[in-house]
Amino acid sequence: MPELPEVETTRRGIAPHLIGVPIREVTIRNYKLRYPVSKTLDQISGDRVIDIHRRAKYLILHLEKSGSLIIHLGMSGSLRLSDPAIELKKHDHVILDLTSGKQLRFHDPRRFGIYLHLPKEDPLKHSLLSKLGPEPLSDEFTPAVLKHACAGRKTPIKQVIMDNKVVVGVGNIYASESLFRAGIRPTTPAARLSGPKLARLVETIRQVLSESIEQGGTTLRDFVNSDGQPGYFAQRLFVYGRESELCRICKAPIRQKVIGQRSSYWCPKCQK
DNA sequence: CGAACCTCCTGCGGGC
DNA sequence: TGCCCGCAGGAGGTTC
Repeated sequence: MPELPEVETTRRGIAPHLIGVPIREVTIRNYKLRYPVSKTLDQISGDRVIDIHRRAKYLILHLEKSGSLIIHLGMSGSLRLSDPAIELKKHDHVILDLTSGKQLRFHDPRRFGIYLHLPKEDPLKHSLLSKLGPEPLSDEFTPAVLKHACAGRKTPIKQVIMDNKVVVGVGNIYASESLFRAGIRPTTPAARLSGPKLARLVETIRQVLSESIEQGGTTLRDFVNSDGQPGYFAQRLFVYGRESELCRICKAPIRQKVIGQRSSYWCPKCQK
């Protein structure tokens, strides 16, 4: 679930319930995530979150007195507000009890997620965050930046836009979708693309991600009560997960191939 | 340095 | 119904 728009939706969904509300208690039910959950996490009891930022697909929760939290949802993670009376589920690994009477539950079946406490260090200087490329929706992600990243590289363009050093937050779904909208085959060697094509790609990446965030906004309202499976993506997808189905534009059958270990989809007619 | 491949883990759907 | 296999929205790490 968590592509960038989902993470942004999570941020917006939890912020109003979390910011300024003292944390009463921290419960860690399973330390074994991608990295062990920080041993110092219980130090945040009594403190409160003053701000929540997103960088790439990382959420950064700034605490008033005890530093910050870095949370990543991995492939299968979610952060949900819950009524404590509702029974904990399998894979609810970290629980924050808030003085509001709600809980923030980190749920992650595959445990590729991250839940770190940085008591002092500037989270942006943490090694996970310090080497990231530009945000796709910021002014820093320009055609020139993408052009530079593509120069001299035979790597398929899809892998380039999924490279976090080039631009962050473009996940597997949106890589395929952006390339479709730009009319570029995912297999195209990066260096072979013209300036205008790459400029178009920058545009479609922005477009696809912003649109999805807007869609995330639709689930925002019921986010708290949501059982977590937003179905709103599917209707907007042109190619992802649609192998052999007909292109919504030209009716050609959508093709699928693994590129860089990830399933990739394209329309053989619309994308050259 | 880039590129290819591996890894962590659980759940689900398809085939038999 | 059950078992086995392949695959899944991420991304850091290793090796050459």
